[in-house]
Amino acid sequence: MSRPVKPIAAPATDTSASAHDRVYRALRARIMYGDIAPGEALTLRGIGREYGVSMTPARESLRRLVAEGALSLSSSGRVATPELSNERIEELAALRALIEVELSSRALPRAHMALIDRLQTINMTIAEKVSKRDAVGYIRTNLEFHRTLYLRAQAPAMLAMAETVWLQLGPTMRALYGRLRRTDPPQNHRLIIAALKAGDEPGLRLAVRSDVTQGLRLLVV
Amino acid sequence: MSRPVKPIAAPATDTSASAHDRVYRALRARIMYGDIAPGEALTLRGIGREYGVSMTPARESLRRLVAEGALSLSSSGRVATPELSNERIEELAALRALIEVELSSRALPRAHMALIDRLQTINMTIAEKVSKRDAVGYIRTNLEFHRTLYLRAQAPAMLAMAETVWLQLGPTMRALYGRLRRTDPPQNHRLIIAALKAGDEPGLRLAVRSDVTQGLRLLVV
DNA sequence: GCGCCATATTTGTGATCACAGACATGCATC
DNA sequence: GATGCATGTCTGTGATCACAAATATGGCGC
Repeated sequence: MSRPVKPIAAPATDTSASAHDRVYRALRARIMYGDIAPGEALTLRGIGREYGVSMTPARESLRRLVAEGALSLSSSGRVATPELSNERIEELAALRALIEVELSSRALPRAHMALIDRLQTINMTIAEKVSKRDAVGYIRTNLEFHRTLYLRAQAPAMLAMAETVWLQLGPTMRALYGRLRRTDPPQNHRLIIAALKAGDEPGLRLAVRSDVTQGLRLLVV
Repeated sequence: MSRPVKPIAAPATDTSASAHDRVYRALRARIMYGDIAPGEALTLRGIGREYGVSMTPARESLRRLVAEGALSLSSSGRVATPELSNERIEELAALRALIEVELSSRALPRAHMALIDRLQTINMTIAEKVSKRDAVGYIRTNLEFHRTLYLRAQAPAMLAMAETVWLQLGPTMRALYGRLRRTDPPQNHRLIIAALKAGDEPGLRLAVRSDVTQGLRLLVV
């Protein structure tokens, strides 16, 4: 089959229009949520075999991920998930702080009670993942918390930028949360919710900045 | 020829290792410097013919540019340079302000006299381009001014992020500087240089923010 | 003259192939 | 037994082809 029928209203999590997009989305999720260890190598034919496509869509999805910084292109074409230096981690953490503080600030005036409820629900799921020591689930749910909040900012370009940073940090975050001993509940998330309820913008900015920065600080040796 | 010999030390502006990279770089420069009007369509076979390559490298370079937000992928695969909405322009301008203020702040402690001299030289070139009403030259030299400053920040991830934003704004900036009546010298650039000389961080942050924001503000109707 | 439908051309998608480097394995030699 | 080299397999790159959808074109009927 060369081109599958285009779904009118894609289920947004299921089959997509094109093969390379399906492969891209699958790999992107695996990388962002830390399912792939830093330094792991990927081959075109391997990806193709794994997802039942030929080399062409595999190549396109890998190249797209390289363009977004999710994968690093070693000398002579080999691609692998990058092993970030401490300086780069610090940079990416600073970018997260800059962009996400702005996003939360823009979301604040639009944050209704329904949003806060949803954030609290997600928070409970996070606590559950933490207690189960499910690293991938933790990362995914944690990012879902942030994405849910930032979606209210109505700033798609900024959100895309933030997600690109998440993507670059994905393989490294896995290593971080493996190193994280204590099974602490998301304290900063509760500060974020409290600031949202109170309409306290400076408090919100501070809480988001702390939440984004503190985790990554552990990683810098 | 299927793979050209790999240059030991590439001249950084000339032939690159792979064909798709050469095409990518050429298109990227054209887009970033406003050489392509918003809404202009690009075809795979057209790009291939123009650069003397087959469809495969053309497709990869286009897809990479789409991944970076430089091109928009219309319904059913057609790619064209995007026509940005006012909201999106405002977002991208805010991103420029956030990231570039941070970059300049990080560059400040490392800014020696040689750097300031180079910035002043670039500034004279900018004035020349302005007087010649050379829009593409103006945009390129203006971005060179910013890049030269930010390179001193030693923050490659942040700089890459900033360049991605420039890329997205490229086709629109062309429209902006076409609309710009007055042939003014770069006033904010002189404020930036003065702040650098004085080691005045708050002044530098303010000057960069103004320089980045004011131009784009013209564009929002 | 104007609108509509059938056809022709263009365009993106994905598969396959040939080729050249890169890497690993193993053999022969000292 | 260790080292150096040759061979063999793997991997990315780029070209070409077949196919289907979308767009453009032209002719027909009213």
